[in-house]
Amino acid sequence: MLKNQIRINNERRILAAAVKIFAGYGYQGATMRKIAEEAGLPKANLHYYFQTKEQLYRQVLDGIFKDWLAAANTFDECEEPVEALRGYIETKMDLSRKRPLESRIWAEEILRGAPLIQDQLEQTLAAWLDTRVKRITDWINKGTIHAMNPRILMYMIWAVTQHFADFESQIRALNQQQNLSDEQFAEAKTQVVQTILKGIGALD
Amino acid sequence: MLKNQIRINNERRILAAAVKIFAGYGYQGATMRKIAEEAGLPKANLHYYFQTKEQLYRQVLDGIFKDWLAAANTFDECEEPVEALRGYIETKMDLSRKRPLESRIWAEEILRGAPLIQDQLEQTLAAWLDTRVKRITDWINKGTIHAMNPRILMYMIWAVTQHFADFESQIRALNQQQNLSDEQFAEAKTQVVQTILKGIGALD
DNA sequence: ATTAATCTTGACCGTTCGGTCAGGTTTATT
DNA sequence: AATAAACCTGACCGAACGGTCAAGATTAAT
Repeated sequence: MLKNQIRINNERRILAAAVKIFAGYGYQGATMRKIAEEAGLPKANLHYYFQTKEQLYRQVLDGIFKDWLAAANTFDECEEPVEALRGYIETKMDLSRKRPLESRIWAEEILRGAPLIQDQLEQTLAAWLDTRVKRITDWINKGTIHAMNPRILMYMIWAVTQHFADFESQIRALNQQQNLSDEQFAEAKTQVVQTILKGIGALD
Repeated sequence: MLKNQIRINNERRILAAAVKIFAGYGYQGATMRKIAEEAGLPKANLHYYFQTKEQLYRQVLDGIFKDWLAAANTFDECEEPVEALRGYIETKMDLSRKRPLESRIWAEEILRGAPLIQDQLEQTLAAWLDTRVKRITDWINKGTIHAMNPRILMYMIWAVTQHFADFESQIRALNQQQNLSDEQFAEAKTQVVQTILKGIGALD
């Protein structure tokens, strides 16, 4: 058995349970008892690995933030707006589809005024956004896409892609109480890409 | 003094306080004590007008839902897609700007799986959406806008317009810790309208 | 002026919350 | 085999929660 294997296993179990419970009940609604039950461990054991509920929540948020930023790879790797934006939008849509719980935890944190991640937003995310704004500005200057405010374009992309995770229950209620099928989701992905790319003048 | 004036006044005060506290802390994070303090009334008095926290919350949600649906007037009054959609998007954007608290309460309720408003979503909102889908379908059949799934178009509009209320704290962190100014918000409104209308082929 | 209805509120209740801790068990090191 | 380090957990704690209630104050109806 590897050194620290017990710790690594248990922290992973607890974090996975925490994601489920925080996503389902919100920070205040989630309780250490529910997380412990979900993880199949006594409550006191959670406090052995994570001193407080807030520390556990912070680690969950950190994990989400990293995935979030990593989704930008295709954006950076492609030269032209059509490929770069299509890749980025599709990646964000796929993330919404595959990991909606994380998206909802993020959304709730922002909704509450981002009390715990303001620093990361103001520093890491602001810097991340600045470099992408520059790339979009280059495209505008080259005339590849219409003149516009690049920040607002990014807000629109975030809003639409995350909506399919965050408002899943509303969409389900409007879809005969059924979650979007894979086909429906693929259709949504295509339409979102087409509408935005056409909307900014990147496509005819 | 009019009959019932005391009741009317106090219920209004309590509901206004409840909106602030529910928006700021979420359903679970909001406490009757905080709402009472915000309203400037003893906690026991709240329970005289609203038996339980859940009943108070339900009334808050009902008020939001009504405003929400009323925003569709311009959509219904205009014949052509450009006017109808521009009017609807602008109205929803204005609602986000003027009443962000209500938008956030709605968002949190959906985020948690809409436990209290599922019926309204499945019935009232679903019916509301159906009639608008028919109108959009007519436009598509006439060739006024491109072929597409009208529901996904509506989801995109909801996502983008509400994002400016729900993710206000994130946008502020990315805008030098300042909320969007009136000018910046007006720019956002214009760009959202242009991008979507162009994206669906309603504008050249 | 009297009665009835409505409104107000401090004190209190059972429950659940996040968190602690002592003492036992298991695992790693020598 | 012995010691140390890491891990485990039932029982417990003070604080805060939503909600109740009896008794008094105010307002409306007669």
